[in-house]
Amino acid sequence: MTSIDDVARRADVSPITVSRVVNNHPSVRPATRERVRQAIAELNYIPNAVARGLKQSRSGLIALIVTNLSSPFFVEVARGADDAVRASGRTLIIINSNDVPDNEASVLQTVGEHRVDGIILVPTPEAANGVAGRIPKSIPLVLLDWKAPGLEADLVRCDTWTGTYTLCRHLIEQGRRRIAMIGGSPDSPNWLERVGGYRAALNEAGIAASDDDIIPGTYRFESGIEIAAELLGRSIRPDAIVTANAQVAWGVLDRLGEAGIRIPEEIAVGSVDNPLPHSVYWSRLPVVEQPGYEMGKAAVELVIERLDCGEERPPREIVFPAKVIVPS
Amino acid sequence: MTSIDDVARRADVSPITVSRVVNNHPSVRPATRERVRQAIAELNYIPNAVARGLKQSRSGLIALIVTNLSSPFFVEVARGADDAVRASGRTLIIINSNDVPDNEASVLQTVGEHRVDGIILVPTPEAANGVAGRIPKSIPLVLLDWKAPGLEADLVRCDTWTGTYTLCRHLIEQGRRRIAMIGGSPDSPNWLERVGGYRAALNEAGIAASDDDIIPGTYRFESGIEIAAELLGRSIRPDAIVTANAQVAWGVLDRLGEAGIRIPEEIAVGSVDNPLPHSVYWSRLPVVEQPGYEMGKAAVELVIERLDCGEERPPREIVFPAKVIVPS
DNA sequence: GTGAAAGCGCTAACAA
DNA sequence: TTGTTAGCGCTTTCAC
Repeated sequence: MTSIDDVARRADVSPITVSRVVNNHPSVRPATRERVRQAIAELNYIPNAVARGLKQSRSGLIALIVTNLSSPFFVEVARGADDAVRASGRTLIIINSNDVPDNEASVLQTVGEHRVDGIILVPTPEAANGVAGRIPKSIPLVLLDWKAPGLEADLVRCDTWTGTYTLCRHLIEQGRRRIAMIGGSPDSPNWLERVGGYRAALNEAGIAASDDDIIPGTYRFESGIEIAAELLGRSIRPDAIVTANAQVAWGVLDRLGEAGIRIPEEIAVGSVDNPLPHSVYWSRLPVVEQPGYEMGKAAVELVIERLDCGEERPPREIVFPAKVIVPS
Repeated sequence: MTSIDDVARRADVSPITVSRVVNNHPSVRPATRERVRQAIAELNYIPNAVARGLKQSRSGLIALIVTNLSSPFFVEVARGADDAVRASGRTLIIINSNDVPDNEASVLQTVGEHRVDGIILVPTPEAANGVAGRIPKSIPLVLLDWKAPGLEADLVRCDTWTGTYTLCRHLIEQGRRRIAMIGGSPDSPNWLERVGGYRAALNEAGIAASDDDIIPGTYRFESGIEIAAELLGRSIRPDAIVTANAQVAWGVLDRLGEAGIRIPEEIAVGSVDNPLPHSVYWSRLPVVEQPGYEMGKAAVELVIERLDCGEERPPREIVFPAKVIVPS
């Protein structure tokens, strides 16, 4: 590998001058600069960011660790984060923990060891243990989506309580009475929040929310399939199903489709997260849409703020409102 | 930041002994090992992978650069690559070029400077210029999806010619006669390949493929919307639309839904790439599915092969067959 | 505007 | 089993 010294020799300058040229330092005489440029081109020199990073304790990399790349919500988050990171002249690297706590732990360890400039983490349910201690305290950490207990860090999340409440009200106004709420990880704050909105809407309408109609799951496609199958097997079927996220909605839609159920005539389906891209027109699904793009962007801004402003500041929490979209 | 020397002092050993403990080198007496472990825990020492990388010229990172995170195909690729990379003890970092050649160039520059251990690249249409030269020749590069002209590297792709051909035959057997083929980037090899399969199926059935019915685009959602609108505005509408990828299918479905077109009764829609997750039951869409997971995995295996076997080997091309799925 | 010296934190090679 | 020396490639500091 050709190094800065090779270039220096070739251009007949000192290594530091090459460094200045590479980093666009102004104080280099144009003629010298040109000579160095020439040498760089001739030798096909590619600066070594590892060495630079070691010296400067900066990598220019910000890591986004998500639990599930198949989630359209996290994809939107990634897009927002990517744009914001790029605007700051850094590079966003996305890593998938695939919702496996062990993966999460090892990924955190890795990005910590690599001294990335910042970390945005969508925590797994078991995140708390092993997060602190795996990354240097000097690296800004921003949590996204929900606050893992015991993790003191900035947080960006969305108020899905209100969203779910509004969605359920809509369904009730449409005449639905037996509404099932399904699919989130039991005891996870997000699931409880969404169930909370659901309960409030039902209570307000004088509908008794039966615990049988609140069925937790794993937030995954398969969970939607299984729970839908269970619901279809009941003697009294629900007339509406609200899913905790998009993947569960996919599973439900799949299972209902297979059973020949007409949506929404026989059973209406609503979802937190928009399971379909950009538009719901043809789907006839009311959805609670989280502003993923903006959330990703906000998370990056929090990271950069800590980077710039010397890290002393109490943790901040940014809560975005959800947007409820109903088919026209 | 606490360093290896701090730990060494604390455990009263030399830095190299700490290094051995950290790297699970066997030749450390258990008692010493324990003492070092203790010191590491007490000081909350996190090894510096930047320094290690500088010394060893290995980062343990493999980069996957995709053009579009919203594409379900690339998400599958990422999942396959991730599993394979993790199995090798390394970490996959995913970076989005967002189909912007400038981004692609700067991302390649960045991962090249950071000396990642391998690069899997989904090239943008304009990839050729600026790829070579931005990354050290010592870093294994594997192209995925299509072969950017002028880039000598291993390649993993899928035969969508046959897939599209079979899909179109299916539509013709269903009685479709005016089939539009839409949405791929003009002149891109993948688009031409898919158009080729389309033409072959029509020719074989004695249907004259009109150039008017072959409408290129941008592979994006908006493209699907625009082209669908154009097709709907014609005095003679097609009775089937085949899209070049999932995002275009989304756009088409959206536009047709908005216009109240019944699918497939009035217009059938088929797609290269499965626009829906895991299942097409409820969608009634025939699709050409590329084995993204396996392709991602294969790409990683090519990278690792080059890493292990000392890089001298002519470029290899792995072509996967597509799977055609028609609604039952 | 340019350079010399030193050191970022780690580990390979060799020595004990 | 453990330690010493040296150096990976770069940039900071200070001097000229």
